[in-house]
Amino acid sequence: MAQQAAGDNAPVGTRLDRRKARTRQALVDAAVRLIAEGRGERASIQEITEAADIGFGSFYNHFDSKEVLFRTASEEVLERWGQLIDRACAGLDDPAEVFATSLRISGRLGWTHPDLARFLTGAGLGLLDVSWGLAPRARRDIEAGQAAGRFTGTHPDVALSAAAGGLLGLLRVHQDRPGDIGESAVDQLAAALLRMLGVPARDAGRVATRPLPGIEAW
Amino acid sequence: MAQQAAGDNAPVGTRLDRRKARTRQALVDAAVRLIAEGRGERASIQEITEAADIGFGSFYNHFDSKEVLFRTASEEVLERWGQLIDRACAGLDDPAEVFATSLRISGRLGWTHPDLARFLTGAGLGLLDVSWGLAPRARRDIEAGQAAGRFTGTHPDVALSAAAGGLLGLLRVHQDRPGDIGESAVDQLAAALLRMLGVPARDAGRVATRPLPGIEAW
DNA sequence: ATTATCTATAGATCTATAGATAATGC
DNA sequence: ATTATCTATAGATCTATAGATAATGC
Repeated sequence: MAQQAAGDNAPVGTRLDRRKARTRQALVDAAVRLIAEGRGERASIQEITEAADIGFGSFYNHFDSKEVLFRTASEEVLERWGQLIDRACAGLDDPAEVFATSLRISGRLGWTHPDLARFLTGAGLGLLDVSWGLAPRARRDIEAGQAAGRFTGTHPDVALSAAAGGLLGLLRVHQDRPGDIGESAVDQLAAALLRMLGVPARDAGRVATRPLPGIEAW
Repeated sequence: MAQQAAGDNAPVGTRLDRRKARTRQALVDAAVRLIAEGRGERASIQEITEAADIGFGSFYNHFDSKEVLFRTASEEVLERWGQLIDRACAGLDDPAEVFATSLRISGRLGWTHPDLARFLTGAGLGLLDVSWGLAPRARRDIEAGQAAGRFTGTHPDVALSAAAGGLLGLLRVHQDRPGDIGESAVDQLAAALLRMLGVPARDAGRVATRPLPGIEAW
């Protein structure tokens, strides 16, 4: 009943709540950085709290274990990624175009959102096992495209895994040799994956080079 | 000068040498099993030696650290995989057919060599970073196919990563729901990846359904 | 007064090695 | 006699918690 009556963007909760939230966020951010550096689950809690610049014992005010922290951090990042994609694909209804647009947006993360890109390459194919991020959306699009006869019947999970492999490979090459990967390389991958899914080559090339919606800030 | 003059398949070295080799092999086999179970680098040396059924201290007679053991174990398994593929592809010269055959052989590992298949899914995309196994061979085939004009110019490492993702996804689906993946699913993936690489659909379907050479025993 | 953070530490691992035991060589 | 394996353990981590300190609420 006693509802928060203040303005929408007023700071939420008490100052104590906000301090607590900051500490928690520092832990999540540190976990994301560690995953991006590829030292994911190997870091000790000591290293995590040092990276977050908080006292060692504060860790346990927020998370019961490393595993819980890393899982939470992944979910939060992937959820933001998913929403980025949803905004970019709003208004599209052809499953092939939604699939291609999602991939073209994600392939550009290397320069639009490098931290997110590094997180994704650090996380690897494990991304497919969770219910956040691109994976569930892409699976939905693949199944919709098959139901509509737009894609041929490769096993959806297999096709999804190939697409994820392609995306992660592209992001990795961009990290290692940025000069090798530009916009056209991303669009070529999108077209290649559409062909893999059964879209005729000419059609695939067209869908993968349509004007892209703008990518909103992080 | 004092060369081993005995017959080719005579036991090599002294009995002491062979005992040592057995202990080492037990460690390597245990490491392979642990990677296949997905507990790869997280296992302690204690767990490894228990899985290998050898005394704890014997570990250090053979390897300086867990990392060295796991790397060695990976190399040995991947080298055997690579040679399996080489034997299967002997005599083929069309890069597209070598690529497809390698993938079709590897996709059948789920039932021909389940232990190897589980190792591969446990290792994940990290397989692409080493110089053993399918990765260097597939990269060679992709580049040869592009040079011959058989494949279009997707970035070779990106295409390779997509192919690896597809193969690992297929092996994983087979482990989770064996009924979903049979020979035709493997061949469909091979055809799909050929289309991704730029081979016309009709041609891809043909190359991916040619008679396969027999798969030799492990 | 309440709540979160921080420092210090006990107890549980885990690694690496020393020394004892068992197997093989000669 | 030599070599590898095994058992036991010291020392180094690493986790989880207790108690002290600092910040905020009222």
